Formats: sequence, C-alpha cells, structure tokens
Amino acid sequence: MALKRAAEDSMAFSASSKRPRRGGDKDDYIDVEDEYMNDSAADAALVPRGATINFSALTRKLAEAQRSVNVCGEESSLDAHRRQQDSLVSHIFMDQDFSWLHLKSDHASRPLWISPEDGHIILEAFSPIAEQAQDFLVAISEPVSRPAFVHEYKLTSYSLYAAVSVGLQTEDIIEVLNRLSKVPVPESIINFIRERTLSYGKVKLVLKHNKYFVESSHPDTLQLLLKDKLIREARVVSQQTDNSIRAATFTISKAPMKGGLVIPGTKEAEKKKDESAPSRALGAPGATSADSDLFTSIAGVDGDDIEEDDDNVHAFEIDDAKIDDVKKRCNELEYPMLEEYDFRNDTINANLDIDLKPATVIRPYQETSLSKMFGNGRARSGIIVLPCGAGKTLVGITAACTIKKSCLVLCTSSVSVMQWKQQFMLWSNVTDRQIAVFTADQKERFAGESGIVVSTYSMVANTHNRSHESKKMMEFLTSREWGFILLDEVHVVPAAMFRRVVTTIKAHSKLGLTATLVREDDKIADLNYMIGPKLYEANWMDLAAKGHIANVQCAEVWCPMTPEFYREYLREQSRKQMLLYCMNPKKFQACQFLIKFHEARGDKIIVFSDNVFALEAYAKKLGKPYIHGGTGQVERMRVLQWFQHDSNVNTIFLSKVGDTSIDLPEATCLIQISSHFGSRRQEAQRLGRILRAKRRNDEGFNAFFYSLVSKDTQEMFYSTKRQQFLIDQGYAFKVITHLDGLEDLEDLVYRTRDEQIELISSVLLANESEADLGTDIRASEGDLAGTITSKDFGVRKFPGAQRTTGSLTALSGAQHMSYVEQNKSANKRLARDAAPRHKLFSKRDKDKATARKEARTSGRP
DNA sequence: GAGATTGTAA
DNA sequence: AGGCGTACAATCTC
Repeated sequence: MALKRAAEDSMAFSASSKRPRRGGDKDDYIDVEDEYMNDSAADAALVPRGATINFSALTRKLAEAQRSVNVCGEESSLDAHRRQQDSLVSHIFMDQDFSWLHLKSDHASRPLWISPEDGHIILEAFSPIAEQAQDFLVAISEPVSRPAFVHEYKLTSYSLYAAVSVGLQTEDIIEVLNRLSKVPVPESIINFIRERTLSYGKVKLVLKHNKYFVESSHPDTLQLLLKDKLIREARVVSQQTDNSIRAATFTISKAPMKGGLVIPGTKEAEKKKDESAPSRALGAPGATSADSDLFTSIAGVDGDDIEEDDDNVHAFEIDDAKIDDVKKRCNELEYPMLEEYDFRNDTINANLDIDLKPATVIRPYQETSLSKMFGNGRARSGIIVLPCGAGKTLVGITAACTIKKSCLVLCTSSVSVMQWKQQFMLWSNVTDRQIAVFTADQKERFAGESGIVVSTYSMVANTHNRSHESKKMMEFLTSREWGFILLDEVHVVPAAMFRRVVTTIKAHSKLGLTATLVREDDKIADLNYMIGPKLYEANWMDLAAKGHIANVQCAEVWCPMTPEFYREYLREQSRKQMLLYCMNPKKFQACQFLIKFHEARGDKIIVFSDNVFALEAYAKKLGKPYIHGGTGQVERMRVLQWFQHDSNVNTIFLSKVGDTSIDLPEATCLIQISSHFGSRRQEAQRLGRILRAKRRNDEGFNAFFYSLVSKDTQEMFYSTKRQQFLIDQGYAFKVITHLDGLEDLEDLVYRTRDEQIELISSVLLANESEADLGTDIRASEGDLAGTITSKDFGVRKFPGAQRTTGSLTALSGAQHMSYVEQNKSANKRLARDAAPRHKLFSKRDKDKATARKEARTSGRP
C-alpha cells in the first residue's frame, strides 16, 4: 500500500542515505553533491575538496532528501511542488563562493562551518559531537532549520545577548566556536561577537521597594545611557538621598553575592549522560566524556558567572510607566538590560514555603532549561521554548519552587487556569490556601503574606469597565511586588492589549513559556525586550528520539478536485473558493478512508477543520461527534468523555476550539481537512496534540499527522507555508498522491457523480444564505445597496475599492429592516459591516485607536 | 443565560 | 503596509 511504502522509503533513505531519483536540473553542484552523498556520511565534510560549491543547492538538496517520494505519475506537479518548497529553504550561501576559506587539516572531525558574510552556521548533525555542539549553538545562536542531517543556525545580536545573559563570555564563545569549526572563525565573525557582547550584561533592571532601577557596576555606562533623551526623561530623581551624596548622583549599594543553588527535582549530571546515548539515524558512537565536560562547563551549566568589576553597584530610578520604552531603547543602544532577581537575598518580600513533592524528578532537558535560568544563582528573566507535551508546566512550577516567592501565573484561557492550579497541587506541596484563582467567576485571594495567583491575560489586561470585585483584585495585584511572573503561551504577549500586563504587574523575574515562538506578524522580536532573551529552545526531534514526545509521521495528502468542483472553484471568489476546496468530494473520501484505516489500527483520531460549515458537513456525513465554538459546555464534556473512554467513539471532529486548552492525551492520529491561512503556529500546535500520546514509548509507535489538500488550489500555498515551522524543527512531510484501496471502500461517500453534484449545490446554497448578504452590501461607494456589481464576479477584487468613507445608502434603515426578519446573524454582520461607514462611527473608531495608542505609549513625553 | 463588547489570530 | 473576514474566548451587564 502506498502509505506504507512511503514510510519504508523514508526509512530506507535515512538508513543508507540513498538519494531519491530526480532529474538533474542544476549542473553546477551535481558532482560535488554526488561525491558527498556517496561518502559514508560520518566522514563526509561539508566543505569538500574541489572547486566552486553551491552551498545553497547542497543544503536544499539535503532538506529535500527528507521528503520521501511516492511516484504516481504526477511528476510535473510534484516537481513544481518541490521547487516551491525548495524556495522556502533558507538561501544561505546563495551565489557565494567560500572555497577560498582555509580548511583545517582535521576538518572532518569538526562539525561546524561558519559563513563569514552573515553569521550563519552550519552544523553537521551526524557528527559524533553534534549533540554537544548543538547545546552550544542553541546557547549562542538562533536555530534556523534543523532537519535530520544538516542544521542551520544564525548568529544575531539577540542570540549573543541571550548567550551573555546565560553566563557565557566573549572569549569562551569564540574559543569554542573555533574548536568546532572546520575553518578558522572568520575575522568578521570574531569582530561581530566582540562588538556585540562587549556591552551586554553590563546594565540590569532591578526592582527594589516597588520601584524600578537601572543598575550597573560601571557608573560611566549609566552616564552613557542618560545621554539618551528618552532614558533621561524616564529617570525619576528622588528627593530622598539614602546612600548617595547628592540627588544627581547614582545610588550605590552592595553587589549581590552568589553561591551554590540547587534546583529542586534535579538529580545530578550523571543522569544526563545516560539519556544522551540513543543515537539518531546516522548517529556515530557517543562523544567522549572530555567533550561533554568541555561544553557543559562552557555552556554555563556549572554556573560560572561574570565577574563583577566592583563590589558596589550604581543605579538610578526610572518611572515604572516607562520601563517598556526604556527597555526597548536600551536594546536599540546595544545595552540590553538584564533582568535578574537575587531572590535568595531578598528579605523584603515574604518567602513562599513551597517545594516540589519529594518524588518529583524533572527530565534532563527541563533541567537544562532551568539551569540556563538559574545559572548564576539568581533568576534571569527570559523565555523557554519546549514542544507541547514536553512538560512546560513542570518547568514553570519548578522555577516557582526554586524562587519561593509570591508568584503570578497568566494563561490564555480559564481552562488552563484551572489546569495550572491543578498541576501546582499535583507536583508541589502547595496548599489550597496558598494558591488562588482569579477569573471571571472566581476571585480568590491567598491567605498570608505570600502565595500564588493564577489568572488570564484578559483578566489582567482588561481596561474597560470591571466589576467591583475585579477592581479590588487588580488593586491587590498591582500594589504588591511579585517575585516571579509566569507567562504561559508567551507568544500572545506582544498583542496590543496583553503586553500591558508586563508593565502593570511589578515582578522581579519573568519566565515565558511557549511551544512555538513564532507569530505571523513581526511582533515576536518585541519579546526580547519585554520578557528577556530566549534561554533555551528544545529540539523536537531530539526529544522524540529520546521518547519524551511521540514520533510523528507527517503527510500531506493531495486530493484532486472533481471537475465540477474545480469549475465552480475557478468561477468563484476567494471566500467561496475556500468552501469549495474544503468540501471537495475527493477530500471527503480521503478523510473517510484515513479514518477507517486508522480506526482499524486502534488509533484515536482527531479531525480538524477551521471551517465550521465543513466541519459539520463532514462530521454528519461520516457519523462522528464534533465540537466547535458554539457547542455548549455540557455537550463538549460529553463528547470528550466518549472519545476518551468509549471504544466505539474513536474519532472526533474539532474546529479551532481544539487548538488550545482542550487536553486530549488519547489522540494518536490527526487529520486536517481545512487548513486555512498559513499559520505555522497553529500547525505546530495541532501537531502538539498528539505528541503526548501515552503509547509513545511502545516499540515502533508512531503518531500520524495528515493534511488533506485539494490539488491546484490556494490551499497548496497555505499548506506549504504552514508546514515551515515543523520542517524547520526537522519534520519531514511526505506527499501522498494516491491512497491505495480507497476505491475498494464499500461505503465510500460521494462515489457517484450525482451525489457529488448534490454536494456542490448544497455548498453553493450554503454560500448564498450565509455569505452573500455581506458581499452584496459591501459594494463600493455610490452603488445602490444590495446591487451586485461586476466586481462580485471578478476573480479578485481591486483592493482599496471598498470600504471608503460614508455612503449613506448603505446605512439607510430600510435594508436593516428588510433583513431583520430573515436572518438574525446576517443582520448582525450587516450592522457590523455598515457601521464604519458612518462618520460618527469612524470618528469613534479613530478615537479608540488613538486612545489605545496613547495607552500603549503612556507616559511618553 | 443571553447578549454586548472587546480582543486575538492569521 | 495594512486590511480583509471568520472563529473563538473572556468578561461584564442585564
């Protein structure tokens, strides 16, 4: 069967590095590439002897080699697809010739290659010391792409900042890089590292007595910062002069002491070495202990600290409303502020007496991530990136148990609020009195001086009218100093409203947790100054290889459109097109087939669809339960109970509700029928649903992840884009163009043409009733309301032709009246669409926008 | 408990 | 560069 063959193909490939057949299209690298591929991989050096090499082509080749082929007479479109995917692989070394670089004589045993131009680093992942090298590279650079054989990293300002903040020093970085590199570290890179790390770690932001101070052991650095207007104006010159002579000078205090700190739940370093044994596809014998010693000590696990030049530190106070701006500016000035919390010497804030339960042992990578955070005996602010199901919660709880101060946990939904509380109770000895929940329907407060509060972002970020209780609760939250703030799903924090929480809550240290540090907008970089640097990022493939998360086989199933559907697809506009390619009968069939196939294997299956209409249609047709946003709580729970405990219910259909909060440890197979929009995060999150499968440690267990894609439609593009994150994590997507045995299914849905035609008319009908009102009314200015204009037939509307200012025709009450009786929801949409056209509303919108902007930049001169 | 409002994602 | 349109969650009010 085709499916099985695909899996075998890929296995055979990874075992013997046999290259899939493919027409040679680029001649310039073929020779080199062949030579490389025929070498025993462990010996092969990335920089071969020989003339000009096109590295870009080489890396692309290797990445592509991971996608196994399932040839089915679809050559042309498969090739086109591949070319498209190729273009997504990073373009390092494009048109660049680095063959002049001097190779060290023993280059074959060194796994790194460093580009002198842009700081990209290539790691041979099959090198015996790859794992240690990887630890080091994660600490100093950004992972760009980590497929099976060749990993790509990039040195950036931020990554070096993160390296410094986890305790690495400039010369260490250069030295280790040099040891690992096949070529001497280029001068340009050395300069870059020196230049960037020089100023890092010199300035700190500290919270004392509920006030923020910029602190440094170098007064001249502070002077330098004060030359900046923004920072100068953010400074608070206090009247009280405790230690300082005059108000204009900095306050001086004793630098904090360091010392040995033990993170609870850890069991010394031996454990770690045991875990590192299983080798991956091309893995060679493990590294010598000398090697690992070198890297762990360099990577700051043992907690070597930056020496303070001075026993005294100097500081000036800044306005807490402006810390966000100041932090941002300091970053721009290449003096990023470290946020460290010397919690053991904090005598002002009451201790919280919690600890992990004695039996709790954390996993090696959790320990590693925490050691980055507590490497120097203090709590650094930053972000830890772990895949879903890898135990982020436990990392957070352990951190809280290490700091032992009051702690605020923020999550995205009230469901996860409850989960966090429950997890705290499970893993630590926290008592019910110490942990409080703050949501819409529960406003508790902990008893005593210190405690834990779990809440949601919207609860804390909320600006508009609050109930009396919440007001009081908010006062409680903002008035006190928190030792620790835990930000779950930290990638949401850059959102306009949610980022507010970082400034309104005064916390000594912040830890952000997320599985996918990506957003489709450009706000993700803001986290660098809002929270702190990325302290640790796990490699999904490694965790899977070690059995912490499940192995996943990913596949993209191409479903051809039936002629009727494709004809309609070409005629319609994008929105209706979407419905058409979701409801493609071939996709229906593929879905049915896959469900049947996996149910027979004993899998528990989740089918995702963003489109609620399609979701309902599929679920009803295939006779499976489904949940979407509109499903009531009771119904949801019932369906989930069935799914988890009833052996007759092995498949459920979920809309976007399934992306977050619902915990489904039983699922082992996942099918996406409508993967609208190119969200990498959503794709990764969905994959995460099956990573924690309980059966993951069974011999040869695989979880399955399918994306059903209608061929030759927009969906192909989105699908490619969505997969990027997972491909960067090292997942290989297979393309399946034919499902063997599908035709033999006796109760195959929509087999006859008549049935398909019936489906298409129901789809079009659904379109009429649900979608048309919106499009018709939103005709361009001056059109009579409800008139269908030529634009409605065009393939693509002219952008900007719509939504200009107030034509009153669209507002004339008659329309509203005429639709009120017919369709309530349409009426609602109508009102929403029409509203911005009226001057009053547009004014209100504008006001709101400016108000929001002001709130964000509040306090700025 | 429905509805309104606000906010997020992509 | 930002809007597009949809699905969803959380909160408060009545």
